[in-house]
Amino acid sequence: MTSPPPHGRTELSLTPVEAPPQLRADAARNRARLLEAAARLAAEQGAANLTMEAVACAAQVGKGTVFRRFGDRPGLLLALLDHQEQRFQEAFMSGPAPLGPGAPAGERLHAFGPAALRHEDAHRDLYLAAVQPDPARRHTVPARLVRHTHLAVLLREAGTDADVELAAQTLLGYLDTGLVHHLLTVRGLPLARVEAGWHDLVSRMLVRGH
Amino acid sequence: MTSPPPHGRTELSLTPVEAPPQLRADAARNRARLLEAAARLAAEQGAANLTMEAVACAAQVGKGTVFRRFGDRPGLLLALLDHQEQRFQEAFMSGPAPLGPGAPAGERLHAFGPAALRHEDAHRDLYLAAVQPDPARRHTVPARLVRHTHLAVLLREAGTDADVELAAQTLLGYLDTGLVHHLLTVRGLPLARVEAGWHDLVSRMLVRGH
DNA sequence: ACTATAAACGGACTTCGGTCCGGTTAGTTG
DNA sequence: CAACTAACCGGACCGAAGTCCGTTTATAGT
Repeated sequence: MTSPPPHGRTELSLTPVEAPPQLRADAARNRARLLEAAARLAAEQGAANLTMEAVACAAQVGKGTVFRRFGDRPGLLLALLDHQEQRFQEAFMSGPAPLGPGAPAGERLHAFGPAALRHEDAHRDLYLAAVQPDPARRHTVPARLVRHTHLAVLLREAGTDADVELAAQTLLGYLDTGLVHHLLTVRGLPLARVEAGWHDLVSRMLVRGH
Repeated sequence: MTSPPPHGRTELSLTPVEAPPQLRADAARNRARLLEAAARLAAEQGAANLTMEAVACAAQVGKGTVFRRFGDRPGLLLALLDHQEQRFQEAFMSGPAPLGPGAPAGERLHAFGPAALRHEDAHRDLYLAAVQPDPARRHTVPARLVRHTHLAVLLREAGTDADVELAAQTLLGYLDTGLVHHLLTVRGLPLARVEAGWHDLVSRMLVRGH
């Protein structure tokens, strides 16, 4: 059994309401060094080949420190993605329409897919490397919850008569990083087709009284 | 780079057309012993806690033998599931209607969800433990391909005007073991609601000219 | 400043998945 | 039946994730 660290709580960031953990000065410095080292190594040799020990070593820090700060490997990768993820979240939560507020919910839903697709495409290897191996935890990642809530709100707002909870999961599943990667790379589908599939799926979710 | 073993090819079973690898006598004996030991250990202490070494040891066999035969841990777990999986495949490919042939494609699609849900529910821990950690390989598991093809055929037969390839992936995603487990266990949704969600989703996939 | 203490540190250690390779054996061929 | 070989076997070995615990240090309170 793993008990949570005494106070440092290993980065649950990215949930909307976030109390800054207020790290000790040295801890904050090491955290920054670790992220920088991780980013550099990931860029050099690919995120998939990143080892925790290499990061610790490159940051001139003990291995235990990495784990105390980030919990585990996915935790570190997620922290690396955090910045990008925040930019994407801002885009659909407070950015310009039709992705952001201002457009009708239906249009925002349609805009969400291509935006997410392109966003993840730009950081593919990092997103793929950050996937939780444990199927249970994959669905409790903060970033996923945010997207789920967003989609659920839009669906309700658009007046769907589907079960919003489940419909949002369906939409989220369609955008799953691993699935998209498989469709694009392994199966070789053009991006346009996957986007078209999204639009069709959204439309179907909004059809009423079938 | 991992090159495939000389002849024994580590179990790609469960693809419809299957050439029996024709193992040597001792190899076949050890394979059986390993599966039996694995099944016993999985039942005793949970599939999630199964270690390859423990299986090897319990089967009175070297560790290398386990890996040569099954490739890796997911491979072993998949082999353990193979029998159950085959029974399920028979049920929807040649069993009684409405799941099997005989009923109209639409009805068969509706029947598929609850059947899959209940089937995986009965072997939950094994299915969860057998999930490939690597997101790329998760989509190339033979059992998944079979289901995908089946759903695609039914969708086309039912005359959907959606992109069958993508629609089948969407349906498959809705039934994802990890997702369903999360919805049922973590979120606490009743099974009936998830089943209702399936029926709604299938209906939407079959709506025409929206 | 001084002290107390919660937090952080590092790196040895454990565990487990997966690989390697020298030795063994089933099955085939003459 | 002998010899040959392809497949098989075992277990030492390796790399990486994650844990543990004795030591150090930042900071708050006096």
